[in-house]
Amino acid sequence: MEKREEILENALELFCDRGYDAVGVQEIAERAGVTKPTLYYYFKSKYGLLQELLERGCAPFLERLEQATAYEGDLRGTLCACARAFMDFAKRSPRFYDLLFSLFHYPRESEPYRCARPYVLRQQQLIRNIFEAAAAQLGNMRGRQRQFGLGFCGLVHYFIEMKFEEGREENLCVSDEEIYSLVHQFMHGIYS
Amino acid sequence: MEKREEILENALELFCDRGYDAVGVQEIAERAGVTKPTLYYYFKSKYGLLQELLERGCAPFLERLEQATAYEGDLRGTLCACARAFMDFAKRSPRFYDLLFSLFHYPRESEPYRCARPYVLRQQQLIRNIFEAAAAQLGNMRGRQRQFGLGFCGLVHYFIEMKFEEGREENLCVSDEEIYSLVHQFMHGIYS
DNA sequence: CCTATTATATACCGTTCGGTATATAGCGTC
DNA sequence: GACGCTATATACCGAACGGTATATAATAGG
Repeated sequence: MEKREEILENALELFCDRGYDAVGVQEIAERAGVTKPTLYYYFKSKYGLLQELLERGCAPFLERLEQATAYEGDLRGTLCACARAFMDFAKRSPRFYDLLFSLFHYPRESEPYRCARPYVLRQQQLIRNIFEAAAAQLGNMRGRQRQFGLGFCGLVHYFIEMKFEEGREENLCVSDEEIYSLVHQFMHGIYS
Repeated sequence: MEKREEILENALELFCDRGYDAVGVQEIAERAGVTKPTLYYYFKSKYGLLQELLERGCAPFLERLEQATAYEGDLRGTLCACARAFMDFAKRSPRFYDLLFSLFHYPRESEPYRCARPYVLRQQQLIRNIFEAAAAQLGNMRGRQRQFGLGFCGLVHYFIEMKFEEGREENLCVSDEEIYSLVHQFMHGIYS
């Protein structure tokens, strides 16, 4: 039962470092201290391994993000809560965060993309829902909910990547002021 | 001599559709109507093929971008010219544009990333140079030249991706007004 | 204690991978 | 017309790929 976790951990590391296609199941198994049939016993294929890896890593975050998107009239506050959810996610599992978005940038016809796509799309959908909900009160977005949703996701993702590059781990601590500033910048851009 | 071009074209299509690792040289050669040794005669390895593909696709764009980055006191105009260069690049070679940035999002230790990296970094460097040059006159950027450069590249790239998704080809025509608006939004964000 | 289930390994499958040794066809040039 | 160069194909290499048939330890339940 513990071998299972070890396989997942090593797969994450290797996929993250060198890419899904470039890593063989052999190497994953070896690094986890097991043999190939053990890996195929737990996950029925290489793709199944990737699926479970993503499901495990995304599920808790998506739950939290769903809570954060509850809109009750305070757009700024809602966006701040979501940005915070993203930052915490990236801080807790930086390797996984890297992997997820790396896979999402694979070609559209590739296995890794198809696997990561639903999770990233779900994130985008949740963020978009905020603007859908806010559209009732704010009359000035004229069907641009999708654009705003994608824009916000893009901005947050870009912010996190910048933080990743600057300092490897310590800088991932993002203050409430930074988040507030980021959201403010986004909204200011929208309304101007 | 014409086979050479055909190999490059088919490699672009396949790498773009399914990813560098997932495509074998066999398939590239077949689709180009040649056999493997012919491919290896022109490009000495699969990696060499990728290198030439990127060099061919990037060189003209980088030259044009370098001209566009010439800063002579008009930051807004310079940024507009650069944005225009990016848009034209993406419009002329949408598949190549896709491939280049797909490769750039591969894992840092992977061959495809190492191959695409210098070209994307060169773009970022050129854009950054604008802010370096402008820093002399504009006193308020306090070493944030790099951040601004990356931010501008990210914004333009994001804008292009959005256009790609909306309408596949027709919407790639970007008006001067749209570009001006994009740059204005960027600068406004900076100064506020 | 026997049995069924879970968890693991040995040894192997056919296929495809990137890459090459070698032969040869066309084709100007001396 | 022999020579040398460019461009192509046939046939092959060892290695690694994803995946599996089968045997066996360990363990829990009756």
